[in-house]
Amino acid sequence: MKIATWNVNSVKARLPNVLSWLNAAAPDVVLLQEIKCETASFPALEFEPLGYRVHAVGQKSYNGVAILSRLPVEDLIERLPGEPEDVQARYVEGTIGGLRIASLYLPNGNPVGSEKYPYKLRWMERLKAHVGELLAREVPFVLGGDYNVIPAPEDVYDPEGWSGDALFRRETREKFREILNLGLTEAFRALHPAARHAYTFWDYQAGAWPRDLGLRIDHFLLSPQAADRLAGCTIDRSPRGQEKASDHTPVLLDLAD
DNA sequence: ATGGTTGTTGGACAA
Repeated sequence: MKIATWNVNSVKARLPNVLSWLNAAAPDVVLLQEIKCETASFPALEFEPLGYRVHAVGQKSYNGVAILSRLPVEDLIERLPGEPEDVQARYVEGTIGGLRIASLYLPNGNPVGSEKYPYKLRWMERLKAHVGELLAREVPFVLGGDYNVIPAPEDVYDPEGWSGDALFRRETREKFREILNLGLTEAFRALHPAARHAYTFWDYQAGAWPRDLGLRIDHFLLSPQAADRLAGCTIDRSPRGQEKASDHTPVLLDLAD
């Protein structure tokens, strides 16, 4: 089973790029983030000819996630549990072929001095609690998305320059590690321990892409049973170099059947 | 130090 995750930075602005990539890469499941549209205005008709059913959770202007799947999706949840008053569209999870699969868009958290950073940490704590429940139920699961977390210095072009940023500061990395240490596998790093410049995001500004000044912030976290099936995890840089590119590029996960 | 870009949306705000 091939699962892709991609922060597309507006599904409508990115439609030609996304459709052409899906035609070539042909993943079974696609996890999208930052669709930047309301649920009802997701261009589902554009994806159905490619064989995908669409399960979007959107809101006006910002955020928004979706799962596209060639197999039926069951038992959808459309919010991360733990903070009912949080209405931001950042999480969708369903069962596909016996696997729980989530598309998540973890809060950016900048600027650190604002209320956005504690919101990010609370969101990570909620994710940790939810992972604990999934593990207790012994359901195999894959959590893919834009984590807005740089896990380690080798995942950023300038670690010192980013040391105070919400994506890289110690509290953020510690919380991410706490989640991993519940027993999850971060697929890309597990398969490619020595990889460098394996970025998934390059800012639009200051020539970050041509200078390869990137970050690795889009990840797949796997439960133990899903990790047993881990057959591949790759970053496809080619979409980032195209016209009208998203600032993120897709990551592809391959699970043995 | 500042500015550099893109998307939504029609002025900021988010990233």
